[in-house]
Amino acid sequence: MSRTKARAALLQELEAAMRRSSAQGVLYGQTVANVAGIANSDLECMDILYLEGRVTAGRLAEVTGLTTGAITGVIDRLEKAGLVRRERDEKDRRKVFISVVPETAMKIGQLYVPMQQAMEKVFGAYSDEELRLLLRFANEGYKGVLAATEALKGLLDTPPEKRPALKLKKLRP
Amino acid sequence: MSRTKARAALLQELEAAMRRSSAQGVLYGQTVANVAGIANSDLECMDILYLEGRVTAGRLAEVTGLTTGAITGVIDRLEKAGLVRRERDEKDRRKVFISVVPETAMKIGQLYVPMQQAMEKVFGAYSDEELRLLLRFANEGYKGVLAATEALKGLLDTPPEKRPALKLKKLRP
DNA sequence: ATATATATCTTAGTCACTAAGAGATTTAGC
DNA sequence: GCTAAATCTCTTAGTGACTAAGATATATAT
Repeated sequence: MSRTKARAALLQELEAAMRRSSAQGVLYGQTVANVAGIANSDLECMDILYLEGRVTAGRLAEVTGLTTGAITGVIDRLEKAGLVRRERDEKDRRKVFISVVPETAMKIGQLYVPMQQAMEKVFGAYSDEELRLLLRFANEGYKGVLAATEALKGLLDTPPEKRPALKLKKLRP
Repeated sequence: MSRTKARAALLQELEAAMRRSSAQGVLYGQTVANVAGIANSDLECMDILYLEGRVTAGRLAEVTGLTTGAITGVIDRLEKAGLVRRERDEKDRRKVFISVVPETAMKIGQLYVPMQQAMEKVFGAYSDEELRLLLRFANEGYKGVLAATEALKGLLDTPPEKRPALKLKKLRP
């Protein structure tokens, strides 16, 4: 087998493996939501809140791609579950800040423990240098996928004759 | 900074980077579904059909975790869009095989081109040996996440006093 | 002071989903 | 063979999260 052919096979295998593991990652998240008894988007918002801290309802809509109406529903449910609190901004009383209730949200966090342990075990088998390679790849991969997403959205704005004949749907602006 | 502390920081950064790129991957998929004008689960089923070839409706339910009733809806929509065909098994007339219509499904495939190009570009910067490391990691990561998912589901079956106090919901059996 | 902009919420309607069970066919037990 | 149980898909009724559009409240600009 030629050198380049070996590489092509490697690339293909790599793509399949990444796809598989990525799909399983999504499934883990769905299982967390299921076990916690909350909707998928609700969990996504908890995630954002965890990463960004205190954010406004509008920001959640922006990041998740949901409408503000949908976000109202998300927050209602999370608030009822005691996972977050609404806090009106005293400076600008139109705004509503959402913040997690740490004591309750912690319980959700615990559902990620199996995942963290699994990852610790996997990472444990790699040297620092190897981990740096993985980190570089993860960062570059992120940028690549981000660019690809933009490119794909861009298809919608290209003249219709120039794109694959498909029933195309407008994305939310 | 101590050696182990450097590693801990590296691990944390790595986790964040993987999470970010994984999330963006999910977003790419959603965008594909959006642009194609089909539901997310519909696209997931197209994916499975692409990977496994001709499969039964029941198999789709199994793999996606949806009920058979939901799968009936998925197939109805995909069939109406001309993306798949229903074919009754002549050996066992209860079964319905679903197969993609290549000419139409190709158009969906094209929506993955931006992603493939982006990945080619990223992978291009790595040697064969580095790619093999990435492959090893992807495979081990998959196994790890799979195990974590099972462990998490397992929490549901452990005696209630022994698990985090959470409103737990039964998963579909 | 009035108009315009911004941030969240409300309402009505839609769509994919589940649970339960019906219909059609196959397999097993006698 | 014949009946009973099992298997596979589909149907039905009801639920819940979503969007679109506009209402409400507050802030900013002219």
